Amino acid sequence: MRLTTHTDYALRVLMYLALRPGESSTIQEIAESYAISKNHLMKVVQNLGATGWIETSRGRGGGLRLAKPAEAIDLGAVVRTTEEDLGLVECFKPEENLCAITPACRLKGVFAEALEAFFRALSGYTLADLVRRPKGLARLLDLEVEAAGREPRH
Amino acid sequence: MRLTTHTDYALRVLMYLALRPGESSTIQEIAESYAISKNHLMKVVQNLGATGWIETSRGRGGGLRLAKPAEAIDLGAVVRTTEEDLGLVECFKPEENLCAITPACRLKGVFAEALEAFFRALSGYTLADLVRRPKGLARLLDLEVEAAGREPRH
DNA sequence: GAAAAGAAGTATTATTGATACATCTAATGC
DNA sequence: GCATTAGATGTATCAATAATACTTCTTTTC
Repeated sequence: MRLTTHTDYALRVLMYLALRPGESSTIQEIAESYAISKNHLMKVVQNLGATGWIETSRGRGGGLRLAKPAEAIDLGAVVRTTEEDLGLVECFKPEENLCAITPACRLKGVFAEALEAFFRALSGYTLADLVRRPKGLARLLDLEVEAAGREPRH
Repeated sequence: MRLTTHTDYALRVLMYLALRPGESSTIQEIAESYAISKNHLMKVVQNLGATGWIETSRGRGGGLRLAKPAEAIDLGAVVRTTEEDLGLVECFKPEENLCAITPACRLKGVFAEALEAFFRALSGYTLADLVRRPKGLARLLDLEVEAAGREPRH
C-alpha cells in the first residue's frame, strides 16, 4: 500500500507555493530546492494545473502559484486527483475483474468503506495545516519568505 | 494506491476456509476454485501459516484450516500482516528518505493518521462478516458446504 | 524577434510484483 | 519400510508500470 511519488511531489509543490502566497515560482526553482528531477516535476505541475489546483503562466517572468488560498485546499481532494489508481483490490475494476465470487462477496464494500475513512481523515486537513511552521520550512528549502529575515542563496 | 494481489489472495483463501469450518482444504483445490496460479498461492499460504492465521498439515490428507474461528479474525490485523509495505510516502522510510523538509513537515503525521483511519475501518469487520452469504459463495466456488444441498463438481 | 519558461509527446530505465519451475521434506497408507 | 501425496523452500524469469530523461513545440515578455 503506497502512494505514487507523483502524489508526493504534487504535495511538495503545493507546500512550496503555499509558503510564498501571491508570488510565482518556477519549476526549475522547486526542483532544485527539493533536489528532484525537473522533468518529472513538470508532469506533476502540468497535472496540478489541469486539475485546477495551481495557475501557471508561460514566458519570461512566468511560473506557478496557488489557484486559491492554502486554507481552501483540501488534502483529501488533492490526493483524489493526483492518485489515479484507487482500485485497492481486483474487484474494484469491473473491466478486469476475474474473481469468481464477486457477486456474493462483501470484500469490495468493506474496502470501499476503509478507503472512505482514509480520505475523510485527509480531508480533515488543508494545505495551510501542512505549512504551519513556515520559517522552519523556508529555511530548509533555502527560500525567501516574508519575515524570514535573511537572504536566500539563489 | 493499491494493495498487492498477495493481500487479495490471502483474503480469498481465508474466505474459502471460513466456508468450511473444521474441515481442511488443499492449495490445489483453492487455486482451482478461484482459477488463479497455484504457485503464487503457495507463497501466500506459506505466509498465512507463518503469521498464524491458518494451520497447515503436510502429507496425504493434509491441507489448510483456520487457526481460529472466523469471528475472531480481524480484517485490519490480517491486512497489516499481508501488506508488507505500508510506507505511503517517501518520508515514512527514514533509511531512504531524501526529502529536505522532513524535520519541519507535517505531511507524515497527516498520512499516518489517515492510514490509522483506514485500518480502524477495516478492523470494524471480521472474516465472518465477509462470508455472510455462505450459500451464494459456496455455489460460486463450486464448493461443498453443510446444508448447501447439492453435490460439488470435483 | 530573441530569450525565457512552460507544454507536450516520446523514449528509456529501473523497480518490483507476479509467475513459473525445480527440488526438498514430511506425513500417510499399504 | 517404501511409495505416494502434498506442502515447503528457493531460484529464475516475465511483465507491468512508475520514474526519469530527451526532444520539440508554444507562448509571453522585453
